[in-house]
Amino acid sequence: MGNEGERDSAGVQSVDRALSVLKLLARHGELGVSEIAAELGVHRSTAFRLVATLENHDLVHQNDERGRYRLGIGVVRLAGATTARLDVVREGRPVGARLAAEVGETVNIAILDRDEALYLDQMAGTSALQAHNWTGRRIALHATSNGKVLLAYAPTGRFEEVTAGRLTRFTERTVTDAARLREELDAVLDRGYATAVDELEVGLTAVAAPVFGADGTVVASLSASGPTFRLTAERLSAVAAQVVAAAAEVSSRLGWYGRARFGQ
Amino acid sequence: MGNEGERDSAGVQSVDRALSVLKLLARHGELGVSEIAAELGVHRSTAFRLVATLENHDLVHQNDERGRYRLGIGVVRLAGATTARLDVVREGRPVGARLAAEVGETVNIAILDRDEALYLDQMAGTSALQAHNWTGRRIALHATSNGKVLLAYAPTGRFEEVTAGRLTRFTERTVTDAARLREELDAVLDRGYATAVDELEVGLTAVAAPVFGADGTVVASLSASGPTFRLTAERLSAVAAQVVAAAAEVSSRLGWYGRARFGQ
DNA sequence: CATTCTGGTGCGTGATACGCAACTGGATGC
DNA sequence: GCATCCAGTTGCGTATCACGCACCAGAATG
Repeated sequence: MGNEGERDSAGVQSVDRALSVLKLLARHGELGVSEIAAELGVHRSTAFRLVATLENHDLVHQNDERGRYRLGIGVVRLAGATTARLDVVREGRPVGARLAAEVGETVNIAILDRDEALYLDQMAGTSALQAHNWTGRRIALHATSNGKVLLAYAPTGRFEEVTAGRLTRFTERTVTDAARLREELDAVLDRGYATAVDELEVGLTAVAAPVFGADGTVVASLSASGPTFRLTAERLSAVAAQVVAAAAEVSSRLGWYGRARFGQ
Repeated sequence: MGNEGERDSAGVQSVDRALSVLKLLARHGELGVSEIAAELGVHRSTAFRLVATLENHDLVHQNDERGRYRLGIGVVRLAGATTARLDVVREGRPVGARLAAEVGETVNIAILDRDEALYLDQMAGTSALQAHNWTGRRIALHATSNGKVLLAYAPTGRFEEVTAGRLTRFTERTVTDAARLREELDAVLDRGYATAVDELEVGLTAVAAPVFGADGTVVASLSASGPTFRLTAERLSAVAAQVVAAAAEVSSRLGWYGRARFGQ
């Protein structure tokens, strides 16, 4: 069900299988040895040994003795080391935190990950009405402000890939028409920021702006998001300016000196 | 620095090596194939194939073509799936977010991970003066409020293990004496919460309370932290009560019905 | 209480992951 | 500007090692 065709993976067979186990657990949440074996198409004993090795490194964890397996905290440890080293997060965090305090809304940093937006870091605003923590989540590109920014500045061809399939409708206001989306993205390139009002969830509004790396390409997107009743149409443009400014500061910290250059 | 001797790891050799590569990268940040090979004690070609397989799954990433390797965003993806499934985080997040809004300080959820505290999730408060994001970080048990809670309620023997080595001094106020620490932990068990003032960083104060699982054991610790000038001595007890209440609510969501039972 | 799941474990064998050696291409030396 | 060195990368043959088999132990189902 719903698996992406990744038949290319070669490399070391057993390692490849072990990593597939991690992906399976990420997708299904909890699996038994037999289920894993079935999914991989190997013998149960093979699956067991793979899982046991993963468990030695705390990457998977067995609920109760002789129970099913799920991802372990070793994964969180690794991720902490990963994001700590990622330049975008390291430089973006203080700026994002300040922005969150200024506008009082939740700030997120997301990057382009294949055909989705991957949320790397989040700084909460002052509101009690707080959206969930999106860190580590992946969300479709056409329904969020971050996604629109990332897609607008993405390498040519990516847009066609994304719009090749059907665009999932999340709410009534989700943009599901490719032509309509293309127009929006052109507007994003023009203004330098993107918005999304009630497009992913009803009552959720967001503004996002691109973060440029030293080489001038867009490496991430910075957004502020909050409830629609607070991020009203008139306030949105003011917040957008702040988001753009914050994103520009992160960009300059990453060694970007130029001005936004379109169509490059 | 500070590596633990893990010679027990058996299982599937190549998988074991591949996972060791991930740990090495987490520790060193960036490594070349030859360095990895030297650390593992294998041939360069072997290390290369392991890394290549990891790269196929986005768990490592090569900077520029023919460059060094670092951890990849696949790790972040996995971690997102991991924490999303962890009961403590799932149940703790809404409660923690509300607490963060109420007290206006940063809220963290941490668990006991070997001999350190592992920070799983963070909900930022209203202040612009915001501590770093600690998610995924591991910190010594004796210098933070979360660590004290986790150590106080830890299985017997853990205290001796931790105090067997020397307790690292972070600031002037860090508790580095084992007897002094034992007293504090007893007080923690007595009051039901722990504090740490200027013990990890000067100017950083925190309060933490235990989260109980359905079986009555402590599964996590919930803390509120902020600048010492704002979390003054008189305010601290009030905040402590709120933290304790929040932690208790998370506990009940996890299926814990009893009252705190000491020395169980 | 038989049956049938489950996770877990020795063991022999053949697939496979390993080390070797050679290739490539950038950096350094002189 | 050529030689040298060291980096990451690749084909190949072989010995290792990871695999599947058979089997064990406990839980759940009937």
